[in-house]
Amino acid sequence: MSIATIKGFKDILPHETPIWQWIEKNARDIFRVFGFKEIRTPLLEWTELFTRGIGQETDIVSKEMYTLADSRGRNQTLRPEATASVVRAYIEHRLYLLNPVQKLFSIGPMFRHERPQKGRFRQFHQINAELFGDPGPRSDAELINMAMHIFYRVGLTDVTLNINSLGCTSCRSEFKNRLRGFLADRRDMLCGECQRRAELNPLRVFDCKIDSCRSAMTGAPVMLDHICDACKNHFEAVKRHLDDLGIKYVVNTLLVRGLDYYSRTTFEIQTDRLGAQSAVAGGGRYDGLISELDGPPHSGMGFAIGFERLVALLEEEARPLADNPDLFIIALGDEAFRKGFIWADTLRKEGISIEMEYEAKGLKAQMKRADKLNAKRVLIAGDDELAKGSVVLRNMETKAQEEISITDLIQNLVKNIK
RNA sequence: GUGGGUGUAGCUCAGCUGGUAGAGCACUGGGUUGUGGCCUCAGAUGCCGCGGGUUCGAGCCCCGUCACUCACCCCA
Repeated sequence: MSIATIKGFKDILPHETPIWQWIEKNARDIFRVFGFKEIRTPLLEWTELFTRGIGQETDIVSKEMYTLADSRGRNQTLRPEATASVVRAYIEHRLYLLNPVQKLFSIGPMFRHERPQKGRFRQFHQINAELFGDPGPRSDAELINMAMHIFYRVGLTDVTLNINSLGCTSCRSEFKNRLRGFLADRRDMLCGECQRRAELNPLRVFDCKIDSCRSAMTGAPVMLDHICDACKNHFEAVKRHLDDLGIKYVVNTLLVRGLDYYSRTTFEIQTDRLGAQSAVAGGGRYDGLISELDGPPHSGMGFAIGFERLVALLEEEARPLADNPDLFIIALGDEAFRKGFIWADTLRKEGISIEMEYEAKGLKAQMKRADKLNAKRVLIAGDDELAKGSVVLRNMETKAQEEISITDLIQNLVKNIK
């Protein structure tokens, strides 16, 4: 084999695209009923958008971005996530002047230079939603609800919604200090990585799976117990609204999430069927992000669904999505072949899907092909029939055959098939 | 970046203690002259990941290398 795909990049093959289209159609349907409009942003952005938006210290920015220099040496980056780009567009085009509340969705590829493994690729796709301009807990609940709608719509019910609150910038920094104090006493119990985290971003220590770190964390202060009253009230209201909507959730105080911009509500939709990857979707509120990127002081909230992960979960359930031709035209003889080729074209213009051989073959071979392609009907046109001015239409399922005159063949077929 | 596993026909894999490659599925063509699925017969298909070494001889042993994959980290 000579040239193959780049590591972590995947072809989505013809037998896979139907489920991708099906998922996308369902997601669009949900977005429509929730009033979310599509936005499509470029795949390439100035690197600074992500370093400022996502945060210099995050894994994404510090080691996973595909960055290249333009001809003048300025850095541009293939987007590792969608939110920063959508926020940029909201600010750049002053969408908030039209209506401060903007509900946007976007579907497309993201790029992160990580080591690939099950459910994780260097180019992967996300279904993304952002809700700008509303700070209240009702929008949190609605956005989470909408994500769950998409899962339910495609038939996935064995996923778990985890929610947490990270507090606002002020109560979070207060909590971080408290946590640093706690960790300082146990420094020697922590792994090297966590010792570094303890200073830079102590919240991450909660994520560590190493036993010694976990036991070091027993008795650690819990974020939720230390957020300010405003944040606490907000979180309680979010939960209440979710309850009203009948959405089941687990409060997971360890749910931290790796992007710096989150504030207050964060959530993750998890599964245990994806190897080491537990998240199929994740998101949260990011009230400081828009102003951080030089926009108005509006709040925001968003989520991303991992397209490949969703596909993988649905494929385990073997969902057949047949895409079979309406009619297979079998031609026997030169004249019949010539006519059949023209009929095929005419019928396709009527929106009927037609399959036909490109080269003359025996009846049996063509029947086999028609069967293999799962054609619903077969039109048998031999020079014999043509001489009589008729052709045979066979229903492959019932095996019923009828003769049709070729004078009004097309209208007959259109009526018969549509 | 670090570890484990695997690389043989389009796919899933077998290949005994080294003797120059096999199965099932898929594919192509037959089994009545113009009727599919089942059955049956026949056929095509491989630089056995790549490079080097040991050997009379390597898919099998040794060294290296690459790729894929899973996991760590983190996330969708």
